[in-house]
Order: sequence, then structure tokens, then C-alpha cells
Amino acid sequence: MERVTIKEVAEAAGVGVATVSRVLSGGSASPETRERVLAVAAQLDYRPSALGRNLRQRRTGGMGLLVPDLTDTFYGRLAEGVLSCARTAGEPVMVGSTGGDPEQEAELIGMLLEQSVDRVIAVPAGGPDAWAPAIRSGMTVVFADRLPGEPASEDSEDSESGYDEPLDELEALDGLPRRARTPAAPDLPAVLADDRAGIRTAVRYLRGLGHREIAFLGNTGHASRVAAFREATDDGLVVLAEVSRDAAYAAASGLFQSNPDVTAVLAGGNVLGEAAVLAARELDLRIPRDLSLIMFDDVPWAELCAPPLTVISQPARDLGYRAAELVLRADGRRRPRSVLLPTELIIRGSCGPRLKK
Amino acid sequence: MERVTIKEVAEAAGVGVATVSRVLSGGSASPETRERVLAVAAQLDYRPSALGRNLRQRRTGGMGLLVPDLTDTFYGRLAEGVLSCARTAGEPVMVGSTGGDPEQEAELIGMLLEQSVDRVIAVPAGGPDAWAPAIRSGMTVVFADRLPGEPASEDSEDSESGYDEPLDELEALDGLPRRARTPAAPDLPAVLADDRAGIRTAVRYLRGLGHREIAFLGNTGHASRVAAFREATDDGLVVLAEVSRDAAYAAASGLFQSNPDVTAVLAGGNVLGEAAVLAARELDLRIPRDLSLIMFDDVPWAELCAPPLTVISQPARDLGYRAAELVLRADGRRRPRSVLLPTELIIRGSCGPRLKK
DNA sequence: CCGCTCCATGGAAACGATTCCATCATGACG
DNA sequence: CGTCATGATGGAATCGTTTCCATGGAGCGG
Repeated sequence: MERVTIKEVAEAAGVGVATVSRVLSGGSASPETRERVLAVAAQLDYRPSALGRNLRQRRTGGMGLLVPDLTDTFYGRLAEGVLSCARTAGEPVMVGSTGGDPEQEAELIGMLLEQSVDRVIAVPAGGPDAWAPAIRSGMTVVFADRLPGEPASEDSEDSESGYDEPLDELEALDGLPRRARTPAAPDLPAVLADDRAGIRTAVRYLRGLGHREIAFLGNTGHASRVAAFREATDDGLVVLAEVSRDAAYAAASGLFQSNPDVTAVLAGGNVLGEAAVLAARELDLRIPRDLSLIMFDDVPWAELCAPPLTVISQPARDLGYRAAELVLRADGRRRPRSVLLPTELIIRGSCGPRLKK
Repeated sequence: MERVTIKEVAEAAGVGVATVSRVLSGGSASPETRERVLAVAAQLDYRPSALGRNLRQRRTGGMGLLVPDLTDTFYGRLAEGVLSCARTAGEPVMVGSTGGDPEQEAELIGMLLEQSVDRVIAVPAGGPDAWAPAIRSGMTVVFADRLPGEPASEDSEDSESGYDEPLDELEALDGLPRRARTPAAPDLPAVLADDRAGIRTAVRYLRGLGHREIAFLGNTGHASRVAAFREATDDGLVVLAEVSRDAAYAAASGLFQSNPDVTAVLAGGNVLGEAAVLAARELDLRIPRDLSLIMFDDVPWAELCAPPLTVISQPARDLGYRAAELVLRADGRRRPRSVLLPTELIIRGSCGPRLKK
């Protein structure tokens, strides 16, 4: 377990430690010294310890990655993108799973702070307030998939919706229309999929099939999709679920049971889509005859499903890769710019013309 | 970005740094001193920097986690288990994705070594030789899902199989029967699913349905499953694929096309199962009429598939959680003991009686 | 031949914690 | 009352690197 230190290399090469350090980190040195040091280092199999370096530089290399749930293949793919970029850069990645819970997220941020990790890629759970301290303290944060925003609030124009609609104090106070509630995209660097365009084309497609009562089955926490859906449907029915398969199923099941006149559903993620298929099957709603379904996020099994699911595909892996690039390139003082990646509507077999009613 | 250091806390509390350190890490101190120090630390919002501690202790806290591919939900679930255990312990986790490639794995091991991460959970890609140096250098390694072994070799008793069967020098040399080629489980700590039992019951189930020509569609690298299958079927047909969806599809498609008399397939993982369904569909093989399919690893979409897939479920999340427990508890010098978790055959709709021939 | 610049070089000071060890006070016991 | 044990305490060493700074030699122009 004895580690070779720079001191031993210096001694063996007959030079000072400073010279070894310089040679190894690309500083100036005479050709013959450089060669000798490199030879000795290779022969001793010397690898500089990140510990010493980190302490001296008062920062840990690499980056942190915070996602809601690695069980969701979307985040799995996103994480793969991040890891892949990090690996080519030889940087370590500390991964944390927040469960979509701001509290756990805060804990993990604290952990990263303690580790002096100053570059983070996050699919945020908490709002801007949760992230402001970290950013102000010098962390370079790049958000992926979504920006930190107030959690989307469940809500519908259908008064028959059985869901309780909590009073929204903000709205009551300032009387802003709902879609303005999503905080104006703050000046935060982010790599996002073009949700709005994806949702708009999906809604247009469903409208084209004759659907009028379109519902959105979304995630709390993904405010932008909810906002985009409301914008596209003029405040259509929205039902939200927490990050968990059980919650998703409950939400989907509740949506179908309480809103029999809904003929088309847009699921805001693959877990929600899965829940929707399951719940529909359980309630004996046939897809696409009784119910048209579009799912956000293309996954391999969408094709295996019966019927194959029409989806809005997102470049999950690229989101992660680009975010990692941004956070790595952000060596300077300036903040990285944001990136918007395209989505695509892939039509398979889960949508049909509106038949009933 | 100014960080509060232990020195400032000591000064503010009117004590020495040693005392602060002792108080914060549970050493002895007089009650009043302890209280004062704690109060000051809380007031200054002091968080000890992991950097200093790590350097002094010559080890990085937390653990490393190496998996083949986070895109595969099995590893996603496994990773969630690890992260969940690590979070309760407040430990950071460095995650790397090997792509099932020993070379990339070696690089990542090097990276962890450089970071002085001395506790690692790994789904190994390389063989025992790849891991021996790391272990000998003092790393505590707990393997998950599989042990490091020689890559399983593709092979069949059916001479009509179109696959090239490379000469196996080892076997030629010592003349051991094939199933003995899997290295005798070395004395390595690991958390594994009971592959052998799972495969045995699956094969028995298929036999009970009348199937004689059963093929295994497996991963290179998962030698134990291949061995278990050979044992259960008396060296039945085995086709292997690398860790990638494309390779899996190619392998499945090749298997079906070259071996028309195969009536049942056991897929060694969810990616392979997915590939098998896809390939079967492409070749117009109806499941379960023309082909019975059992997939290793239960995934949410197995139920959504048409037909719903009969699977051998494994407690992926528990595998990860238990592995993390082991690696964390291994503070002492003794190696952690291995753990074997049960699998379960879940019968759904992808297997039927043998009809053709 | 002097003085200047430029470069290679090594010693030593950080970085922020833990931990060894010496010191000091206090109380107990002979 | 002296001695010893005990426990709290702070100074200083330590971990392995990077980086600042001083030194010294070489090269060059005047």
C-alpha cells in the first residue's frame, strides 16, 4: 500500500521536487532533465496523488452529478453522457441521486461542498433559492434537462377534476396568468431539450386526430413542460406525480378514473408513460381506440409495447455529454452559455382518431 | 468562496485547533469547551474540508462504483442501491462506466487509485488478473452481480451452428470439461444473485413445456451464467454478445437465423431479452407460439411487452445496497464475506408448449 | 570585460485537516 | 504534604502536492 511520492521520484532522479512537479505538469525544464524525470517516474510507476494536489489547489478535480433517479433510463442515459465526457477528460464524477427531493438534494450539495467539488451538473429538484448559495459560493453549476423552478402546481380547467387544487398565494396576490408563473428563465447555464417544441407538435398532432380533451401527466418539478402544455392547450388538464413509479401509477390511474372524457394523454416522461399504459390496461381502456397516448422520451421498450408507443424523443445522452462539456470548459470566470437540443415526434401506434363521445 | 477553516473556529472559540478537531470528531473534551466549540462552529457554519482530512489520512472517503453501462436499467437499479446506502452513510460515490471493456475498466481503476479511493464496488469486466494489483495494493473491492472471470467463450454442441468456435488453448492444454473452466470461485468478496438456481428452474420449466433445443443468449463477461446454463442443459447452445444494444440484437438475430430448430431461448439480461423480442419480431417468429422466451432480470416493461415476458427476477437494488454495506463495514483488516441473493422465476406469457418440428 | 536578461533549478511555504506528545492543573492517596 | 495518575489542552509535525522566490549559470550586447 506504500505509495510512491514525488519526493522519492525527485531523489531517484537527482532533482528537486519542484522540478518533478514542473516536468509532470508541463512546466519548463531542460530537455535532458525532463527526459530523466519522465524515465524515473515511469520506472517507479509514479502517479501523483490527487489528494496533495487537491489540497494545494483548494479544489477537487472532476465534477458532481445530481439526478433524481438512476432507475429511470432517461437519467441513466444522461448520466452515461456525462460519464463518457468525463472519462475522455480523465476526470472523476461523484454521482448523487436526489429522488426528486429538495431536501436530499440539499444534503448532497452539502456533501459536494464538503468535498470541495466546484463543478456540478444537476437535474435540479429544489428551486432557485436552493441553488443560489452554492452558485454564489463559487460552484460552477450547469443544469440539465430542466432549470430550477418553483414546483409546477397541479391544476385544471375542468372543474370536475377530483383533485384538490391548493390555493396559490402568489397567483392570488399578483393575478398573473398561470403560464407566467414559471419563473422567467433565469441567467443560469443549462442544457435542455426543446420541451416546448416537442409538446407543441405533439398537441398539434393529437388535435389533428380530432382530440379535444387532452391531459398532461407530468412530474412535479418539471415546470417547463407543464407550462408548455398549458400554453399549447390553453390551460388543459394537468395531473402531477412525484418521482416514483408508484406515484406515477396512482396519478395515471386517478387521471383516467376521474376524467372519463379525456381522449388523449401526454405523458411527461417514460416512467409516467409506463404508468399510463399500465393503468389504462388495468382500467380496460384500449390504446389507441379508447385512449391516445404520447410519451415524452423514447426508450427501447416503447417499440416492444403493445401497441408501440408514439413518443417525443429527446437526446438524453447528448444532454449529459454537452452539460459535462460546458462544466469542464468553464475554467474561466465567465458562465457557460445554455444549450437547447431538439426533440422529435416519433409516430408509432399509440395514437388514433378520436372515436368516442 | 472563502472557506471557514478550523483555525478560524479555534480562534473564535479561544481554543487550539487540536481541541476543535477533537470536539468535532468525538474525542474527549470538557463539557463547557465542547459546547463553546460546537456553538462557534455552528455559528460560523463551519464544515471541515474533506481535502485536509483526506490528505492527512492518506485515503479518500467514500467509495468507487464501476458498472458496465448505466443505460441498462439493471445497473441503474444496482447503482441506486449503492447510492442509497452511501447517502445514509453520508459518503460520496465516484461512478464510472466501463462499457464492459477491460481496458476502460483498467483506466477507471487507475483513476480511483489516483484519487486514493480505497473502497470499490465493481461489476467487473476484466479478469482476476486485472483486479489483483488493485486488491493487493490495499483496495477493498466488493464485486457485484458477477465475479471477475475469464470471459465466457461462445460455443455450442450443435455443429450446425454457424458461429466460429475459436480454439480454446486452456482447454486443449488441460483437457478439463467446459464447465470447470469457470475459475473456482476465488476468495473474493462479492454480492451475487443466485444465477445457477434461477437458470436451473428456468430450464426445468422450459423442459416441462416440452422444449429440447434451448439456447442461451448471454453476455461475454457473465461467465457464471453461461456455466450454469451449460450445466443445466448439458452443454446447450450458447451465443454471446458484447455489452451493447447493437451487439445484442446482432447476436439474437444471428441465433434465430442460424438455428431454426431452437424452440426456446433464455436471455441472460434485459438488454438481451429486448434484443431477442425485437429480432424475433423482425424474423416473424411469434412468441410464444414459435419461440418461448425467458429473460434474466425483471424490468417494468416486461409486463408491457406483447406478450408479457416470463422472467427470472433479481434483486438488483439489493445487490447494490448490500455491496455498499459490505464495503463500508469492511473497516477492519478482514475481508467481507460474500452474499448470495435469491432469484425468482416469474411466469408471464412468453413461454408456451413446444409445437413445431 | 561588465552588466543585463533569461532560464533552469531547488528550497521552502503554503493548503486544512488529524494526531502525537508535552504540558499543566487537579484530585487522590500514601 | 509530596507524589502520582488522570484528563484536558495546545503546539507542532505530518500528509503530497503546487507554487513562490531566490540562486546561479549561461548567453549576449555594449
